[in-house]
Amino acid sequence: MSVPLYQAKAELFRTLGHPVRIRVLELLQDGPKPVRDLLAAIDVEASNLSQQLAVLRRAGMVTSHRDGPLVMYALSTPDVADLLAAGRRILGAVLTDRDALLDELRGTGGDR
Amino acid sequence: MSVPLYQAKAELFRTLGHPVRIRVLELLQDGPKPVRDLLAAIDVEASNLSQQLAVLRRAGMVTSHRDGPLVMYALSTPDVADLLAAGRRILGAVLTDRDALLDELRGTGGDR
DNA sequence: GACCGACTTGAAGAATTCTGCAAGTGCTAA
DNA sequence: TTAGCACTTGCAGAATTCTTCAAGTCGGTC
Repeated sequence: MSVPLYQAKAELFRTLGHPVRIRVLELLQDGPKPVRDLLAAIDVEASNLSQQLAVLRRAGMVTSHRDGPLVMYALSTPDVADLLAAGRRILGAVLTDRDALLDELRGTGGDR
Repeated sequence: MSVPLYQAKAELFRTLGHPVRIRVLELLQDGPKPVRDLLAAIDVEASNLSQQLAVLRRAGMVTSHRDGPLVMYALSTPDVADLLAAGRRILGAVLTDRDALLDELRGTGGDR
Protein backbone atom coordinates (compact mmCIF):
# COMPACT_ATOMS: atom_id res chain seq x y z
CA MET A 1 0.00 0.00 0.00
CA SER A 2 2.09 2.89 -1.23
CA VAL A 3 -0.62 5.45 -0.60
CA PRO A 4 -2.04 5.72 2.93
CA LEU A 5 -5.76 5.19 3.04
CA TYR A 6 -6.55 8.63 4.44
CA GLN A 7 -4.67 10.22 1.62
CA ALA A 8 -6.55 8.22 -0.99
CA LYS A 9 -9.85 9.26 0.55
CA ALA A 10 -8.81 12.88 0.68
CA GLU A 11 -7.81 12.76 -2.98
CA LEU A 12 -11.15 11.28 -3.90
CA PHE A 13 -13.01 14.12 -2.25
CA ARG A 14 -10.64 16.75 -3.54
CA THR A 15 -11.42 15.53 -7.02
CA LEU A 16 -15.01 16.54 -6.39
CA GLY A 17 -13.96 19.90 -5.02
CA HIS A 18 -14.49 21.95 -8.14
CA PRO A 19 -17.74 23.39 -9.52
CA VAL A 20 -17.08 22.36 -13.11
CA ARG A 21 -16.23 18.81 -12.15
CA ILE A 22 -19.37 18.57 -10.03
CA ARG A 23 -21.49 19.77 -12.91
CA VAL A 24 -19.90 17.30 -15.28
CA LEU A 25 -20.64 14.40 -12.97
CA GLU A 26 -24.21 15.51 -12.45
CA LEU A 27 -24.77 15.81 -16.18
CA LEU A 28 -23.32 12.36 -16.71
CA GLN A 29 -25.76 10.86 -14.24
CA ASP A 30 -28.33 10.95 -17.03
CA GLY A 31 -26.11 8.84 -19.24
CA PRO A 32 -23.02 9.21 -21.45
CA LYS A 33 -22.53 12.53 -23.21
CA PRO A 34 -20.09 13.99 -25.72
CA VAL A 35 -17.82 16.84 -24.66
CA ARG A 36 -19.80 18.95 -27.08
CA ASP A 37 -22.90 18.76 -24.91
CA LEU A 38 -21.04 19.29 -21.66
CA LEU A 39 -19.46 22.36 -23.14
CA ALA A 40 -22.84 23.71 -24.23
CA ALA A 41 -24.26 23.16 -20.75
CA ILE A 42 -21.45 24.46 -18.60
CA ASP A 43 -20.16 27.77 -19.94
CA VAL A 44 -16.45 27.38 -19.54
CA GLU A 45 -13.59 27.44 -22.02
CA ALA A 46 -13.05 24.25 -23.96
CA SER A 47 -9.50 23.88 -22.72
CA ASN A 48 -10.58 24.37 -19.15
CA LEU A 49 -13.30 21.74 -19.45
CA SER A 50 -10.76 19.41 -20.99
CA GLN A 51 -8.43 19.91 -18.05
CA GLN A 52 -11.18 19.12 -15.59
CA LEU A 53 -12.18 16.06 -17.56
CA ALA A 54 -8.59 14.92 -17.41
CA VAL A 55 -8.66 15.25 -13.62
CA LEU A 56 -11.80 13.13 -13.44
CA ARG A 57 -10.27 10.58 -15.78
CA ARG A 58 -7.06 10.33 -13.76
CA ALA A 59 -9.11 9.83 -10.63
CA GLY A 60 -10.95 7.01 -12.33
CA MET A 61 -14.38 8.58 -11.92
CA VAL A 62 -15.21 8.80 -15.61
CA THR A 63 -14.24 6.93 -18.75
CA SER A 64 -14.02 8.25 -22.28
CA HIS A 65 -13.87 6.84 -25.77
CA ARG A 66 -13.99 8.29 -29.20
CA ASP A 67 -17.13 7.81 -31.24
CA GLY A 68 -16.54 9.10 -34.74
CA PRO A 69 -15.80 12.79 -34.51
CA LEU A 70 -17.00 13.03 -30.90
CA VAL A 71 -15.48 11.99 -27.60
CA MET A 72 -17.99 10.44 -25.25
CA TYR A 73 -17.74 10.55 -21.47
CA ALA A 74 -19.50 8.39 -18.91
CA LEU A 75 -19.43 7.72 -15.17
CA SER A 76 -17.09 4.81 -14.51
CA THR A 77 -19.39 3.47 -11.79
CA PRO A 78 -22.89 4.31 -10.60
CA ASP A 79 -21.48 4.69 -7.09
CA VAL A 80 -20.48 8.18 -8.14
CA ALA A 81 -24.14 9.11 -8.23
CA ASP A 82 -24.53 7.84 -4.65
CA LEU A 83 -21.73 10.04 -3.51
CA LEU A 84 -23.30 13.08 -5.11
CA ALA A 85 -26.63 12.23 -3.52
CA ALA A 86 -24.99 11.94 -0.11
CA GLY A 87 -23.39 15.31 -0.73
CA ARG A 88 -26.72 16.86 -1.53
CA ARG A 89 -28.22 15.52 1.69
CA ILE A 90 -25.46 16.79 3.90
CA LEU A 91 -25.44 20.11 2.16
CA GLY A 92 -29.09 20.48 3.01
CA ALA A 93 -28.46 19.60 6.66
CA VAL A 94 -25.47 21.86 7.05
CA LEU A 95 -26.94 24.82 5.22
CA THR A 96 -30.20 24.85 7.13
CA ASP A 97 -28.25 24.62 10.39
CA ARG A 98 -26.11 27.48 9.33
CA ASP A 99 -29.03 29.57 8.19
CA ALA A 100 -30.82 28.93 11.46
CA LEU A 101 -27.73 30.14 13.27
CA LEU A 102 -27.50 33.21 11.09
CA ASP A 103 -31.13 34.02 11.76
CA GLU A 104 -30.49 33.76 15.47
CA LEU A 105 -27.59 36.13 15.31
CA ARG A 106 -29.41 38.61 13.21
CA GLY A 107 -32.60 38.40 15.20
CA THR A 108 -34.55 38.03 11.98
CA GLY A 109 -38.13 36.90 12.18
CA GLY A 110 -38.07 37.20 15.96
CA ASP A 111 -40.61 34.64 17.12
CA ARG A 112 -40.50 34.08 20.91
CA MET B 1 -28.57 33.32 -4.82
CA SER B 2 -25.30 34.58 -3.50
CA VAL B 3 -23.55 31.23 -3.81
CA PRO B 4 -24.40 29.08 -6.82
CA LEU B 5 -25.37 25.57 -5.88
CA TYR B 6 -22.49 23.92 -7.71
CA GLN B 7 -20.07 26.08 -5.86
CA ALA B 8 -21.56 25.15 -2.50
CA LYS B 9 -21.30 21.47 -3.35
CA ALA B 10 -17.73 21.84 -4.50
CA GLU B 11 -16.86 23.61 -1.27
CA LEU B 12 -18.41 20.84 0.74
CA PHE B 13 -16.28 18.22 -0.97
CA ARG B 14 -13.17 20.34 -0.90
CA THR B 15 -13.57 20.55 2.86
CA LEU B 16 -13.15 16.78 2.93
CA GLY B 17 -10.15 16.95 0.64
CA HIS B 18 -7.45 16.75 3.29
CA PRO B 19 -6.08 13.69 5.08
CA VAL B 20 -6.11 15.24 8.53
CA ARG B 21 -9.68 16.46 8.17
CA ILE B 22 -10.78 13.02 6.98
CA ARG B 23 -9.16 11.38 9.98
CA VAL B 24 -10.78 13.82 12.37
CA LEU B 25 -14.21 13.11 10.98
CA GLU B 26 -13.67 9.38 11.12
CA LEU B 27 -12.53 9.57 14.71
CA LEU B 28 -15.57 11.65 15.60
CA GLN B 29 -17.88 9.03 14.17
CA ASP B 30 -17.41 7.12 17.41
CA GLY B 31 -18.63 10.06 19.44
CA PRO B 32 -17.39 13.45 20.70
CA LYS B 33 -13.71 13.74 21.52
CA PRO B 34 -11.40 16.37 23.00
CA VAL B 35 -8.67 17.86 20.82
CA ARG B 36 -6.25 16.11 23.13
CA ASP B 37 -7.34 12.70 21.89
CA LEU B 38 -7.41 13.73 18.24
CA LEU B 39 -3.91 15.05 18.60
CA ALA B 40 -2.72 11.80 20.16
CA ALA B 41 -4.28 9.79 17.33
CA ILE B 42 -3.24 11.85 14.33
CA ASP B 43 0.44 12.82 14.59
CA VAL B 44 0.38 16.38 13.38
CA GLU B 45 1.35 19.65 15.01
CA ALA B 46 -1.18 21.09 17.43
CA SER B 47 -1.45 24.32 15.48
CA ASN B 48 -1.97 22.46 12.25
CA LEU B 49 -4.74 20.34 13.75
CA SER B 50 -6.32 23.47 15.09
CA GLN B 51 -6.29 25.02 11.62
CA GLN B 52 -7.97 21.99 10.14
CA LEU B 53 -10.56 21.93 12.90
CA ALA B 54 -11.29 25.56 12.12
CA VAL B 55 -11.91 24.63 8.49
CA LEU B 56 -14.36 21.92 9.54
CA ARG B 57 -16.07 24.32 11.93
CA ARG B 58 -16.43 27.03 9.29
CA ALA B 59 -17.93 24.48 6.92
CA GLY B 60 -20.43 23.53 9.59
CA MET B 61 -19.39 19.89 9.70
CA VAL B 62 -18.37 19.82 13.35
CA THR B 63 -19.28 21.72 16.49
CA SER B 64 -17.11 22.45 19.50
CA HIS B 65 -17.59 23.55 23.07
CA ARG B 66 -15.36 23.89 26.05
CA ASP B 67 -15.65 21.38 28.86
CA GLY B 68 -13.48 22.45 31.72
CA PRO B 69 -9.91 22.52 30.52
CA LEU B 70 -10.70 20.57 27.34
CA VAL B 71 -12.36 21.53 24.08
CA MET B 72 -14.73 18.88 22.81
CA TYR B 73 -15.52 18.32 19.14
CA ALA B 74 -18.43 16.43 17.61
CA LEU B 75 -19.99 15.84 14.20
CA SER B 76 -22.68 18.42 13.63
CA THR B 77 -24.89 15.88 11.89
CA PRO B 78 -24.76 12.10 11.44
CA ASP B 79 -25.11 12.67 7.69
CA VAL B 80 -21.38 13.27 7.69
CA ALA B 81 -20.88 9.62 8.47
CA ASP B 82 -23.04 8.70 5.47
CA LEU B 83 -20.88 10.79 3.23
CA LEU B 84 -17.73 9.11 4.48
CA ALA B 85 -19.31 5.71 3.98
CA ALA B 86 -20.25 6.60 0.41
CA GLY B 87 -16.67 7.72 -0.12
CA ARG B 88 -15.35 4.43 1.14
CA ARG B 89 -17.59 2.51 -1.25
CA ILE B 90 -16.61 4.48 -4.30
CA LEU B 91 -12.97 4.35 -3.35
CA GLY B 92 -13.20 0.59 -3.34
CA ALA B 93 -14.81 0.52 -6.76
CA VAL B 94 -12.42 2.99 -8.33
CA LEU B 95 -9.25 1.57 -6.81
CA THR B 96 -9.88 -2.00 -7.81
CA ASP B 97 -10.58 -0.82 -11.35
CA ARG B 98 -7.42 1.21 -11.38
CA ASP B 99 -5.25 -1.50 -9.86
CA ALA B 100 -6.49 -3.98 -12.40
CA LEU B 101 -5.49 -1.54 -15.11
CA LEU B 102 -2.10 -0.87 -13.55
CA ASP B 103 -1.36 -4.54 -13.22
CA GLU B 104 -2.06 -4.91 -16.88
CA LEU B 105 0.36 -2.17 -17.81
CA ARG B 106 3.22 -2.99 -15.45
CA GLY B 107 4.19 -3.28 -11.82
CA THR B 108 6.40 -0.32 -11.00
CA GLY B 109 5.51 1.35 -7.72
CA GLY B 110 4.73 4.99 -8.22
CA ASP B 111 2.77 6.45 -5.36
CA ARG B 112 0.70 9.60 -5.54
C1' DG C 1 -0.71 36.33 41.45
C1' DA C 2 2.36 33.11 38.82
C1' DC C 3 2.37 29.01 36.14
C1' DC C 4 1.24 25.17 33.27
C1' DG C 5 -1.48 22.47 30.11
C1' DA C 6 -4.82 22.79 26.35
C1' DC C 7 -5.92 25.14 22.38
C1' DT C 8 -6.39 29.00 18.97
C1' DT C 9 -4.86 32.70 16.04
C1' DG C 10 -1.89 35.40 12.80
C1' DA C 11 1.24 35.57 9.46
C1' DA C 12 4.60 34.24 5.87
C1' DG C 13 6.82 31.16 2.69
C1' DA C 14 6.16 26.76 0.20
C1' DA C 15 3.33 23.90 -2.46
C1' DT C 16 -0.62 23.00 -5.11
C1' DT C 17 -4.44 24.14 -8.12
C1' DC C 18 -6.85 27.05 -11.61
C1' DT C 19 -7.34 29.56 -15.80
C1' DG C 20 -6.64 30.98 -20.44
C1' DC C 21 -3.78 31.19 -24.49
C1' DA C 22 -1.30 29.09 -28.11
C1' DA C 23 -0.41 25.08 -30.46
C1' DG C 24 -1.29 20.26 -31.69
C1' DT C 25 -3.97 15.71 -32.87
C1' DG C 26 -7.72 13.07 -35.03
C1' DC C 27 -11.67 12.60 -37.86
C1' DT C 28 -14.51 13.71 -41.85
C1' DA C 29 -16.12 16.29 -45.64
C1' DA C 30 -15.21 18.90 -49.75
C1' DT D 1 -5.14 17.90 -49.86
C1' DT D 2 -7.09 21.51 -47.85
C1' DA D 3 -10.32 22.92 -44.47
C1' DG D 4 -12.89 22.74 -40.36
C1' DC D 5 -14.86 20.95 -36.26
C1' DA D 6 -14.03 18.51 -31.86
C1' DC D 7 -10.94 18.00 -28.38
C1' DT D 8 -6.44 17.77 -25.86
C1' DT D 9 -1.95 19.29 -24.23
C1' DG D 10 1.77 22.46 -22.55
C1' DC D 11 2.63 26.14 -20.21
C1' DA D 12 2.85 30.48 -17.71
C1' DG D 13 0.84 33.66 -14.24
C1' DA D 14 -2.82 34.19 -10.77
C1' DA D 15 -5.19 32.42 -6.93
C1' DT D 16 -5.79 29.28 -3.27
C1' DT D 17 -4.35 26.09 0.23
C1' DC D 18 -0.81 24.07 3.49
C1' DT D 19 2.48 24.10 7.01
C1' DT D 20 4.99 25.95 10.61
C1' DC D 21 6.53 29.32 13.96
C1' DA D 22 5.63 32.70 17.26
C1' DA D 23 2.48 34.66 20.18
C1' DG D 24 -1.95 34.78 22.57
C1' DT D 25 -6.31 33.13 25.29
C1' DC D 26 -8.70 30.35 28.72
C1' DG D 27 -9.02 27.30 32.96
C1' DG D 28 -7.42 25.17 36.70
C1' DT D 29 -3.42 24.77 40.37
C1' DC D 30 -0.04 25.97 43.49
